[in-house]
Amino acid sequence: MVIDMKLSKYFIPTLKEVTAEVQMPSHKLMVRSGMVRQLAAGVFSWLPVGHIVLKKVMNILREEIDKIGGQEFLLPALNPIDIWEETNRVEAMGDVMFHIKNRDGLILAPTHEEVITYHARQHVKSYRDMPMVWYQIQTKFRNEPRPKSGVLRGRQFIMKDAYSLDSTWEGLDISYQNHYEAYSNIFNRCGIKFFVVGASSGAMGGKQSQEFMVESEAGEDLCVISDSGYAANIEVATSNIAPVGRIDNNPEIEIFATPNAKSIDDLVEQFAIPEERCAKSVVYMVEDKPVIILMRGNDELNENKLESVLGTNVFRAATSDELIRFTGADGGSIGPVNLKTKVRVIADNLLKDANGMVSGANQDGFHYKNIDLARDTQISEFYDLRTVKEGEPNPIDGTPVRIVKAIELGHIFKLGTRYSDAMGATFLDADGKENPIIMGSYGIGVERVIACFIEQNYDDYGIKWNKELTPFHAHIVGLNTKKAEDVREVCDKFYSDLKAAGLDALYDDRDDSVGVKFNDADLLGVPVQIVVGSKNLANGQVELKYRLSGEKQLVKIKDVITIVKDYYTTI
RNA sequence: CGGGGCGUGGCGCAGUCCGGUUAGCGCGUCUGGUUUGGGACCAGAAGGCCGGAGGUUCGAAUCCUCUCGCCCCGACCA
Repeated sequence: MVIDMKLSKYFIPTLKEVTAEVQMPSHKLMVRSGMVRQLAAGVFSWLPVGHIVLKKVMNILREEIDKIGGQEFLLPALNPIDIWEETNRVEAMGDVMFHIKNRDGLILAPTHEEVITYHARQHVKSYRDMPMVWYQIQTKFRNEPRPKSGVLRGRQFIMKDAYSLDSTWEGLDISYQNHYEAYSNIFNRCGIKFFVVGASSGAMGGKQSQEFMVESEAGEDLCVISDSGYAANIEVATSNIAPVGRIDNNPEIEIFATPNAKSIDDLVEQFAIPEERCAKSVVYMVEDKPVIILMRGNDELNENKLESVLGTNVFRAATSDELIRFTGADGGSIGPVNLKTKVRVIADNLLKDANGMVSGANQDGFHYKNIDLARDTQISEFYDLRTVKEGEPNPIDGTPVRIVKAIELGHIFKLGTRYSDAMGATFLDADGKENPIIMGSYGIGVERVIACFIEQNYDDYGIKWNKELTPFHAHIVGLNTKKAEDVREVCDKFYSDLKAAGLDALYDDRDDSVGVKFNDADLLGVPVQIVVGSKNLANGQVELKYRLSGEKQLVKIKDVITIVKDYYTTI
């Protein structure tokens, strides 16, 4: 049965107002236009119009991933926990993973590397079987501590997740590059303004990763970007700010009393020490062992960078007790010289070879000055550990960086052999040698695509769909359909002619006042509205209203279908 | 998990501080009529264990305790 897209019957529950709790414009519009309804925190139902848009996005995803050789799967959300134990990710995922209570050994999958690797291990046994791109569009479950911003962060969401299997690292580079291009095509087709940043691989593991981002105040990531094209997630971003360096005639190290100086700002203020000549000590407990991290002045330690330096995410800031026990002083007076116990000290790159530094003396209320890190300490580990700040010179050409909030739409990873090693997914190469499969993983949040599009395409009246995502090509607005038989006749004709022309039409045949109909049409945001009223009909005309430009145009009845059809070839 | 806020007909809200007729208002819904180029109008009607449990009281939407749910900020985030 063909569904009748007549508003008198079709379920599009539009709303004039939504609860004040809904804050993001896209969220508000998705609810008002009858696309979605919330069922629980972070759980949404997709209503018919929303579902149409969802399917449009999924079709674009399919087309573009198919183009790079993707083969579509449908993997189960219910997973045996065993395969997750194999990769150690039950622990890594922690609370984020949903566990089934009344059936031991089952979990709800938050992603599908394990299942893919499981099947690859079963059947991909020869270098001849690769490369391979396996993907699916499927529901993920993640027990987010705090769902927010409508469909942007849910506990259940749809993801297009793809996985590449390669026999060589060069092959992985190609698979990765293919996905990079496919992703760019996808977001361009969707009409979303995005940018790509270098990103941290986090608990996914792997060599390289990039994120496809949309700039937005609602974003949860910070990105460092410059006009010259530098773009990185702040988790991994660097700048080419000059190192502290050395001063001439640096005298001997000397202790001095700083009874009221607890912070770098205090030192700067009370003793007129330049901020960059201060070395701040941050103490972390890393798997129960203390590590002192020396940072320049007020530079902020970047925990993502720290994680990759340490090779573990099991660390936390030390408590006051621990500080005193290991260093001899409480916070505010800790430094690399004269430590009470032997503690591993690592330092930010900016401090390499620096002298003339001021730092805590590991004695409450005292600091050292004239510290020469090379002369007075044994620090041998220097890493990039700092968080980039707004305005610092970018690494490409030194122009200042901006820091923007962004929503992560997609993420591409070179996984390498993290999963194939853990799960024993191996193949025989041309020499008959056994090797782990080289993998990549690539994800797009489907709901986020829609929310981000709306976030970039709306006005005071509603959504402004584009050609690719619009749920309908034409919205027929029949005025006074109850009484005006001529209007009804013309609308019916348009409705069937549009269908015959391969265009999807929505027909507002409700017995409502014109204001209601116009407002709903603008809210729904179909690019072309065909307004049919007795007045214009008397001259053999109807009005076309273009939602994107706001233009209105009187046209002859017989030209309507052609004009609408042509319109979609021009936008 | 820490901080803040909210929960009252289908939807959006008031009432809660300071307990006291029959719990209001707007929208929507139903019936009848008028109206039809920008959220119409008239008349009538239906629809509420005031999130839940316990307590205080002669009496609780209102006060107390517990609990569940939802939103926001923070923490976290593959």
